Amino acid sequence: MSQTKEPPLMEKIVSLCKRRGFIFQSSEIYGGINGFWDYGPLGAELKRNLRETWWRTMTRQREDVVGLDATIIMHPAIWKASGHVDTFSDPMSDCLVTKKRFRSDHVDPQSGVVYSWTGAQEQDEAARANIGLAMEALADSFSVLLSPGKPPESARKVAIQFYQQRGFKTPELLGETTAKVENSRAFNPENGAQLTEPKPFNLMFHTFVGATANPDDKAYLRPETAQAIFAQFKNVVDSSRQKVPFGICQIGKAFRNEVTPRNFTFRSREFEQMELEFFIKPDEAIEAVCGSVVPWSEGADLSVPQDNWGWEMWHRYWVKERTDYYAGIGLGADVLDYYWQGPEDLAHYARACVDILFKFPFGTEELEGIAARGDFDLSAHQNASGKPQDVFDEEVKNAFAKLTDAQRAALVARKQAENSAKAKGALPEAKITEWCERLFKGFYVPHVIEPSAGLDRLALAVIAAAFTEVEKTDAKGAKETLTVMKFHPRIAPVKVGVFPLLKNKPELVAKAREVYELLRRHMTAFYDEGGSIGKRYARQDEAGTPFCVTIDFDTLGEKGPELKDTVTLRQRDDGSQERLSISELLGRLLPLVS
RNA sequence: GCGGGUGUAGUUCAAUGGUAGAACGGCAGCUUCCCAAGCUGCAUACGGGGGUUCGAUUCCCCUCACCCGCUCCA
Repeated sequence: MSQTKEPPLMEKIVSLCKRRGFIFQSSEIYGGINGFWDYGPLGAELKRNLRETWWRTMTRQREDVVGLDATIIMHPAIWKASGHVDTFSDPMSDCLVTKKRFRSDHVDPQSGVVYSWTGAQEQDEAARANIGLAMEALADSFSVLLSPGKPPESARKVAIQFYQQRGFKTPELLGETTAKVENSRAFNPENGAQLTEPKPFNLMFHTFVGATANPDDKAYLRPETAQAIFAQFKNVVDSSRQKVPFGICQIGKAFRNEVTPRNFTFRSREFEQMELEFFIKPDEAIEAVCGSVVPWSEGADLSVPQDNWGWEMWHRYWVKERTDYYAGIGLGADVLDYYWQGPEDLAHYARACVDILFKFPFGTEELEGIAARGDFDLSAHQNASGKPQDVFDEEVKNAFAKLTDAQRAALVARKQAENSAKAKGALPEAKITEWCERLFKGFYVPHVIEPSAGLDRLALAVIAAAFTEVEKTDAKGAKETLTVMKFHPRIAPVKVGVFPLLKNKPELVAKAREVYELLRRHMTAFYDEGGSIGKRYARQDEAGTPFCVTIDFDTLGEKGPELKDTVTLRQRDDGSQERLSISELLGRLLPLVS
């Protein structure tokens, strides 16, 4: 019926976000800045609600998780210990012919004969006359690695391609020389073309601490919040009266100098993370205390943590907990998906990792990663700082004391066998023995389960999930499309709209203001008297306000005393209305919105 | 970082080498008005910089941002 093409869903969402004040481009009046986004009035409320539901679920409602709020800039040694300084600055090279980009250190080393040219000259008379001698001056040297068994002509073909891209019509190659190379990473394995010199790509933002910007004072903006939790682990243990198993959670900004920020706010350079590090005993300790570690199996009861849970049950438990959380804010199984990383995806220190994915309009993408990271992080900081990061666990000590020497020796032997079977990251035998001896005395570095979520991604996900279009036919018979943001009432930026039916009747306005004042002490409320009542409902639908309250002449008692001080409560999702008294309003709405 | 595309009111779109027009939205007003009703009025735009030109939103160059594809995403 409409001839104009429907804009893609993502475009509609982006423009609604701007129009209604959910999300703006950062620094827009100066042309914007790539990878940075701001939250407008509705977006700020939405994001705050999401942050608060997470904080409440993850720590306030739990005995076994405490919070932390650490600085963005930390000692640079933290990022050396965590591996970020090394892994976050990948050297990259581009193919000079296809422009394809490679991680310089990941290019397969190649051997063979390298053909090099000092330049080229134009053979085509017309082109030569056109461009003149300048072209020869521009000609760069170029090399191609010839794969064994291929004719030299194929290398020359690639070189001709290279010079043609630089403006030659019919280049004649000049100054050909050949040389042998072994295990070189300087050439594109696909066509042999020379790659650019490796350029470092630093994914971490850096700054200088102190006014002089001395290179020695270099510091980083944190690329994740997790490391602060590890770095403060001991302080939290010593101050919070928590015992393993327990968790530390944190919400805060993180920064990554992404190569390509994309998909609206999905991949931003400044973003907010919500992370939990949940510390558990090593399985060997559980085994000693409980006799065995309960294995995970399909359908296992994950509702209440048990003493005999090892890392696998705890990992599954947190996947379930996080799934329940998402369901509680309106993201159910229909919009979520899971990706269980296989052994080939896992980092060498990780035992398991699940991505919880959301079906975004631009693809099914990660909302949260839940990783079982062993004791990698705390051990790394223990090694780098020289400060012990282990805990003493009397129960574990007593449990091992009850075992026989043979039983303890069997554990040592088993750990040695496991270690030597490792493809990479195997430790010296003495380290394993030492670890076992410490464990027998009740000391261990806790293992960790890490549910790590992106708050901005979550905000985008709930916006995308809430976005609904409703076809309506107006009084004139014209079809129109209205947008309704169906946020779960718990996260909706505004909980209730309050309207007088007419704004030119002081009694209606006064009553409406009174109801508004009553409600807004308990929840975000919005008073609106502009335009018709239908327009005001529609405006709130676009903002995702789940409830609207309208004060009419019946409220004033015009139709009789039985309707006096009653109002209409209108539901966003089905437009249904009911009449209830003002005194019932709070009791009715509060449980739904908090 | 590479390649392609796009930048005009808040949004979605038009037109034009002679200084921009609409729809919706917004604001103000009228209206016993419950689902973007109606009527009246008002405000708001050529992403930024440079060049060509008597004159540039329009042509050219640079830049910035956004979208798509590569690349990247410890």
